[in-house]
Amino acid sequence: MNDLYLASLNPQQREAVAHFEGPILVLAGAGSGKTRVLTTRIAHLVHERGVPPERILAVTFTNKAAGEMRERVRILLNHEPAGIWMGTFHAIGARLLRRHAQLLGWTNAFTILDAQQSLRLIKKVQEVVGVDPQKWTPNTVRRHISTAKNRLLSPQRFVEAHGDNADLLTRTVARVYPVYQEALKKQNSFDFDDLLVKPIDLFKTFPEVLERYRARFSFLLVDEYQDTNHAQFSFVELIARPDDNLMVVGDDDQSIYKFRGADIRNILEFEEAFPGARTVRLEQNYRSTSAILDAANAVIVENVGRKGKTLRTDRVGGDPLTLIETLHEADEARVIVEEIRSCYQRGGDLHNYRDFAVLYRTNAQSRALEEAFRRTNTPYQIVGGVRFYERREIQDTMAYLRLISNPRDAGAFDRVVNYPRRGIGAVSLERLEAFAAQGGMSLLEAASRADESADVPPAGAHALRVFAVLIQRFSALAATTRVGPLLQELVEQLGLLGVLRDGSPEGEDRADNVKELIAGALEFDADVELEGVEEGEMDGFSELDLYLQRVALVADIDRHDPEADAATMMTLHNAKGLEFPVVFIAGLEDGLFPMSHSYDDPEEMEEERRLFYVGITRAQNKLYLTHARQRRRAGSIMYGRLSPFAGALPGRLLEQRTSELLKSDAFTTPHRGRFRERRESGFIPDEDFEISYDQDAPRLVKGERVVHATFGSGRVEEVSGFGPDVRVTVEFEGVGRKKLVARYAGLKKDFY
DNA sequence: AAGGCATCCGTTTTT
DNA sequence: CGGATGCCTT
Repeated sequence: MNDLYLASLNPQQREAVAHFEGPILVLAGAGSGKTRVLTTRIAHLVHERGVPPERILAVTFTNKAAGEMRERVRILLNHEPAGIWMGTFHAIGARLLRRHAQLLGWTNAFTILDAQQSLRLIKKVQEVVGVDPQKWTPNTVRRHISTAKNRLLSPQRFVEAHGDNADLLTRTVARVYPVYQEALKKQNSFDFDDLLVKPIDLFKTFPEVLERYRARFSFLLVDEYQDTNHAQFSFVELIARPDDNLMVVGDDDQSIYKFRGADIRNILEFEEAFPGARTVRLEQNYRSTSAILDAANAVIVENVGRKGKTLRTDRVGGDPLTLIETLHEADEARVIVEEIRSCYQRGGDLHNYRDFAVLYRTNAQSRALEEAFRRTNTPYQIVGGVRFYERREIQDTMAYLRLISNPRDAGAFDRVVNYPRRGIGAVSLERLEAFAAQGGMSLLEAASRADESADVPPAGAHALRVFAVLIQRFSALAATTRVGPLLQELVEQLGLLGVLRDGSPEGEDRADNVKELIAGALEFDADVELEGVEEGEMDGFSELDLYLQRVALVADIDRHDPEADAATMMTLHNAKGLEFPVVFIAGLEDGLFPMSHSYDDPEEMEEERRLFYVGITRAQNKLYLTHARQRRRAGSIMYGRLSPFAGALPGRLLEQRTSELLKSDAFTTPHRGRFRERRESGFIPDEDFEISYDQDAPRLVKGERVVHATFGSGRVEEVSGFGPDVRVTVEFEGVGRKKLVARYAGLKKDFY
């Protein structure tokens, strides 16, 4: 290992890298080289301190980050760091469960259910326990169960604590949760949250297992610590004690996953949880110009609950930020694509489409953008949205593999027993289920013996038997065949491609997706062949299981190809950890970003602001912000004013522009804005320049004077609901009190 | 049993 | 607007 590596670090980075034993918190600002610190410290531990790689456990936020980290450590050390465990919490949890699931009553061929699959199961359980899915949407119930799991509340304890809760929803969840968990076990399945919760159960129930891993993992490193939840905290704590050789790296200003249980207190109170912890701040930014960083600092300083940190850069100056007003989402998309194309054609440093990213708050915004890219033949890739593995045809095909691997997977059975059509209908299935329950068999076993049941109709019984034999034959084949050829053979025998090709272009797309799935499986085989499998990664389960696990745990962002010469579109959440020379943040409208919900809760508003901060700090050289006057959302047109977040940006850093469409004759007088001030393009040097809001739009607060087209002038008495459902009660002069849906009421500000 | 049509619903964000 | 669900028909 090259000894110069320490000299190339700044003093704070060096301090973190050289840290040996005991707890340490690295507060790493955006672009401050934290990945470098993590990888260099691992190499340092191995090379300088003589720590065997297998004594190190490193937790990353994505699988991709784990892969990159492994590669960089390999380069630093000049050899493969064999035996080191690197991965997401979920991947590491799955790996532990593959080894020890038997102790908990599962087998190591367990299935991992994604959110959709667990939703289906919850729906089924609700029907069984008599909880009306109309009244209590399975999604709500699932969210509450997930929250409970992330707080390590077992079904038993949940029932004890909440079985007689005053809140009806909580009581309802208490009825579903235990049955759901039973059903998971019966099907030899875990949901996502179980991958965190069950290893903790394992450690608590079997202290000797915990001791084994404590002894093995002498050094822990956790990245993106600001986004860990309570279960993850407990997991880390269990393994780290009593030596506390724990390095956590994170940035409280980039905590954006509260909705998924992340608890920012984990990072804010690290020193209390691990007394004697050293704290290192990385505030030197190596990514962005000072124009971009000054904007980011100006935004984040408005938050109160933070450790406090100010990023510095040597890249003084840089292009101002460009704020562009557009008419609607199609106009916004066109402006963005044109800007990218003209930068690209101008050449210079920006030769590649991969230098551009468009970030947005919600996936729905990708649609208009995608159209604009398509129309102009501009290369693009979208991260997220409709996930590849969640597409119907992919789920159907995967369900076969799941059933082949785990014959007890009832969800997979239901999904494919009559796909493609085999003439097995609702009646046959209902009777089959009774037959299985009565004999204590899995559905697949019952299907193979369906002719023994007096109730299952003969035609159905025959078809069920044929189906069961098919699965059994493939189960046998799986023992000797790699995943790729197995899948190929399966698709071939079922004639799936033919079934999907119904003559429509969409059918062709679906067939292509299945072909892509096969290609991915073949690639998986090649990877396994080439790299081998990590020591211990396989013990006792099959390559098919490993494949299914990898697929279950891939995140959208793992599929992002940074090499492809295409502009990237994704949500701000997915952009965390990435950087691009040029970044667009689209949809900077009040109600969309920040989301209107967040007005109810100051903490949520701070989280939205952190999300904006994350977006700004992705940009290296140039940042564009765009907003649209009107936008179609959920079918209806919403009128949005500029996001208040833009108001925090210092005017000296801003250049304002208007789209060509807005400048054209039809819009020289803004359609709603008698009093609207319009600024033409040009750099505005005024330090305290304020962004012009649409002054006709009333602020819907109690006491506000408003005008209605029919009812005339009035005064706001009450505001309720949020988002598109905001309702407002107005006392109109001479007309009386009216309750109106704000979206349709067309209320204007009353200036008199 | 299977396909077609009406209705409802929803939008944050995701491992 | 588009997807998902459920009822209705054949």
